[in-house]
Amino acid sequence: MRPGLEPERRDAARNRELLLRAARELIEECGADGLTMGTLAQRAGVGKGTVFRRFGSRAGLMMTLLSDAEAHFQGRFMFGPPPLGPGAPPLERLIAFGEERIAWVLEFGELARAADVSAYNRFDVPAAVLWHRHLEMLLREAGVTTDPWLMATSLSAVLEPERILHAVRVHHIAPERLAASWRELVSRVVRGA
Amino acid sequence: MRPGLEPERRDAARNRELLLRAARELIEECGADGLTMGTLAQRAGVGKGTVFRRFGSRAGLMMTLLSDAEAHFQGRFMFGPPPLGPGAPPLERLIAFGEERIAWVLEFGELARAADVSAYNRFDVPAAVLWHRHLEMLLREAGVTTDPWLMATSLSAVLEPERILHAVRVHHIAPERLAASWRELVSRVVRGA
DNA sequence: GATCAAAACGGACTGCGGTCCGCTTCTATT
DNA sequence: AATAGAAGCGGACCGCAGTCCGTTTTGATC
Repeated sequence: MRPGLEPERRDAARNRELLLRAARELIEECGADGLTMGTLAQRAGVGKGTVFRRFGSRAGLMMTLLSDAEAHFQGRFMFGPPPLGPGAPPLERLIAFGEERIAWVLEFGELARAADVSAYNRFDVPAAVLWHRHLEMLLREAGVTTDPWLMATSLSAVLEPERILHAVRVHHIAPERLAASWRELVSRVVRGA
Repeated sequence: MRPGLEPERRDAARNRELLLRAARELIEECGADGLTMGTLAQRAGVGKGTVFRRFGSRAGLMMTLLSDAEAHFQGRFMFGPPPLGPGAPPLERLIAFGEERIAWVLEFGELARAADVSAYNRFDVPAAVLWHRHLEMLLREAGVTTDPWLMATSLSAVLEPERILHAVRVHHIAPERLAASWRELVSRVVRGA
């Protein structure tokens, strides 16, 4: 989490733990949208400035809270067992990627939404870039030769947390139906190649 | 714009014109993101409460500013000449819809982003619902029988202003390349039917 | 023209994310 | 143990969207 060689000062480390613990508690109680930076500071017993020094912004805090789940997911599709991980045919990996991503969004989506940096560069956070590259690679392997980069962009758009949560929570679409639609979409994209 | 039968009071009408004029000026000068409700009130010479009474929220104001362009676009794909309007084969209409929508986003996208109600129901504003229904209808006509509703959702996701603007402004993707990718995507989706 | 209720007005106020800067606490060095 | 300066701290402060409510304007009725 902190890649730097120089160690963290003891008070800083203690405050970070305090803040993360308090943040998880607050999210448990009020949901991610109900967490405010002021309340968090108060609950953790530190000043508001400390919260922002640690995490930069509200979105940064949410990204930190997500990073475990994110790293786990990344590990699975990059190094884990097929069909999500390497070893399966690309179309099957694409299908598995979407299915797993939908499940992931249903579990962590609220946090993921809160972690979206408002502004343009929400698509340039490392995790999003990695997902995009992964999709692009699978498309290439599956024989999609016409602009796989943009095609990966389109597929990423389909899997956005905001849309998925909206479909499930507002329109009561069953997750399995989302997965089926994803299978259909990605099959047609690849088969047309 | 105001569908009610009961007419608007004179002062209210005058202030609305004042506000719309001032808003357009400010957006000209500072961009949509640079417009603040306080500045707008000041520029128009009214109180801040009046601004919110008129438009409900910042997003509501932006939607009002967009409504002309939106109505024009809607008229074109519903009643205008083919291939965008009725008369052409569905695949051609789908292709034309995406192409025109990309062009529309490049012209009005900043406003459209500012008009997005933060929260879940951004997809349930009338214009978004109409676009979605239109896509779904074209998909059905083109022979897509497996869950056209969700397929239309996916295609809508691909055309979101935020992504398109990001691709063009940050990654310097040429609009024509976006259009080509859309053609490819939608052709494959339909041909797989 | 006087009257009056409803509609609209305006600006002080709240709560939020985020910044700033003088003060405190740590740790490396001697 | 003394010291120095870097790292961290805290909370007053800012600008913003949005709310509230006492005051003013409007236009239908008489």
